[in-house]
Amino acid sequence: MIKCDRCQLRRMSGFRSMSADEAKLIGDFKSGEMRCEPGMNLISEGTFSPHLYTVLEGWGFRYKSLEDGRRQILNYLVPGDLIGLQGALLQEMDHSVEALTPMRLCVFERSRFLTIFEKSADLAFDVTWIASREERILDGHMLSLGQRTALERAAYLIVFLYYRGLRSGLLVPTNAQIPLSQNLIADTLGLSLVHTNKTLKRLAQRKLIVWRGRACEVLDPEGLCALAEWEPPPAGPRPLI
Amino acid sequence: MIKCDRCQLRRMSGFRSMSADEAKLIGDFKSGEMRCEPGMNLISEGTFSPHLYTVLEGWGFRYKSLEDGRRQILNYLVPGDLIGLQGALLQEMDHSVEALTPMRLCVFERSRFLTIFEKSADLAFDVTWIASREERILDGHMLSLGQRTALERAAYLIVFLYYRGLRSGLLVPTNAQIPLSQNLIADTLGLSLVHTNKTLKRLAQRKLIVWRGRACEVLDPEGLCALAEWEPPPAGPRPLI
DNA sequence: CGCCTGCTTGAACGCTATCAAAAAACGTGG
DNA sequence: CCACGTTTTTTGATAGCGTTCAAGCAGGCG
Repeated sequence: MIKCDRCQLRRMSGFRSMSADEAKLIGDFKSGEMRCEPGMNLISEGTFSPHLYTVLEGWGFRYKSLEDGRRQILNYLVPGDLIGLQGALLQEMDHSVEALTPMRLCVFERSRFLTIFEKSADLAFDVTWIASREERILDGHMLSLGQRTALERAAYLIVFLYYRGLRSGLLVPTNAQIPLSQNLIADTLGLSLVHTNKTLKRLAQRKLIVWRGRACEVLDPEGLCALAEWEPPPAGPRPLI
Repeated sequence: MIKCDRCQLRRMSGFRSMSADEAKLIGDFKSGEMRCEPGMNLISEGTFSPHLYTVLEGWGFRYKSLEDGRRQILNYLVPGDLIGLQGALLQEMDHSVEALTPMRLCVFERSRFLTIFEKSADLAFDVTWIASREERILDGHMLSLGQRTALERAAYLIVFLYYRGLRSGLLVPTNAQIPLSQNLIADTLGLSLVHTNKTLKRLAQRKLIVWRGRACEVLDPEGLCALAEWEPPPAGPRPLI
C-alpha cells in the first residue's frame, strides 16, 4: 500500500517531480488534511464549497441527480485527482461527491486558488492539465453511455477503473479488486439494477471478471478491452497538486 | 449578426474585459485566422494538432466514434469556446471536430501555449475557467444520456443549445433557429434516427418546438426546461481567449 | 436471532432499435 | 424554370434489449 505522504505518493505513482519552490507554494495553499468514510458526502450538489481537495488515498465518486431520484455517476476519484475543479471555479457545485472507500484528502482554500496561478505557471499548467484529462475521460464515458450496448458498457467501465486503479497505486495486478456495489455500476452505466446484475453475470461467464461481494475482480483486462473496443491511455507521468 | 471582430464579439456577448497587456499577449500567441465550411473536419481523432482554436463565429461540434461507425456527439461549439483543450494538452486528440455552419476561428500555436501561463495569471485562470465550464457541461450531458428518457433528453438538448446560442450571440429570442439535422440529434442523444424523429414530433405536438428543415425552432423554452427538469446556468460574464 | 443491505432470478411489459419504403426538401446543371 | 440525383424527414411494422414487478436468497452486524 501507498504510504500517504505526498513525496511517497509522488514516487510510487509516476507523478512528475516538483521544485522546492513549488512544494512550498503548495504547502502555503494547503489548509489541512481530512479523512472521509465510505458513504460520506464530501460535497453536495447546489452548495458552495470553500475548499478544493486533492485525493491522497482511497476511491470516491462524483454524481448528479434528477429531482425524482434518478442518479448518474459521472466519474470515479483516485489519488492525484482534484475535487472541486469541475463545477465552475468560483460558483456553487453542480454535482455531489461521495467516498467509496475510506479516503484521505488534502484540503485547499478555494479563495487562495488564484495565488497558485500568480506564483507558478507550471502549477497553473498542471491544474489545467488535470482538468483537460478529466474532460478526456468524460468524453470516453459519454461515448460509452450513448453508443455502447449494456455488455460493452460494463466491460468498458470495469477495465477503465482497473487501469485507473493500477496507475494511481490503488490496485496491483496480482490482486485487482475494484470496490463497487452493483447499484453503483447500474447508476454509472445508466442501466437498471436488475439488468446490470445479469450483464455482470455474462461477463463472469466469459471469465472476464469475478464478482466478490461489493467488489469486482478483473481476470482478463485484454478481453474486456477487446469487448469494449477500448484501449487504456499511455501511462505517462502526471502532476500532483 | 455579430461582426467578427474580437472587440465587437466581446462587447456583444458579455465577455469579461481584458487589459492592453493581455490583448497584446494574445495577439502574439495568435498565429492567424481561418474559416471552415459545414461538414469540414477541423480535427480528426487520433491525430496530433499543432494548433488550438477559439471559435469566433458559427456552430461546430465535437464527437468520438467506435470502429464500427457508431458515433457520439460530445458537445457543440459556439463563439468563445476553445477547441483543442479537451484532449490532453500536449497529446494527440482523442475526438474529432466538425463545422456545423460556416465558422470563423482564431488559430493559436499549441507550442506557445505555456507562454500564456507564464506571462499572465489571469489568462491562465481564464483557460482553466473555460475548461472547468466545459466539464460542467459534460456532466450535464452525462446525466441526460444516462438517466433521462428519450423525450426528456431531446428537450434538454434543445433548450441547452437554445441558451447556448443566445448567450454566445448566435441566436436572438425572436428568431431562435438552431442549425441541426435529425441525424446529429440522434447521435447526440444516443438514439436511433427513426426514434429521434418520432420523439421530435412529440415535442412539436406539444408546441414546444417546430422543425424547419435542417433547423429546430424553439417555441417554449420554459416548457422544455420543465420537461427536462433543467435550468439554464446564470448568465455571467465569461472570458474570451 | 432478526434485520438490513446487497445480490440473484423469473416473467411480463414496453421503450427503442431495426427494417423497409416513401415522401419531401435540397442542390445542381441543363 | 424544370429535371434529376441526393440528402433529409416521415411513416408503419416487427423484433429485441432493457425495465419493471415480484420474490427469494445470502451475508454482515447489532
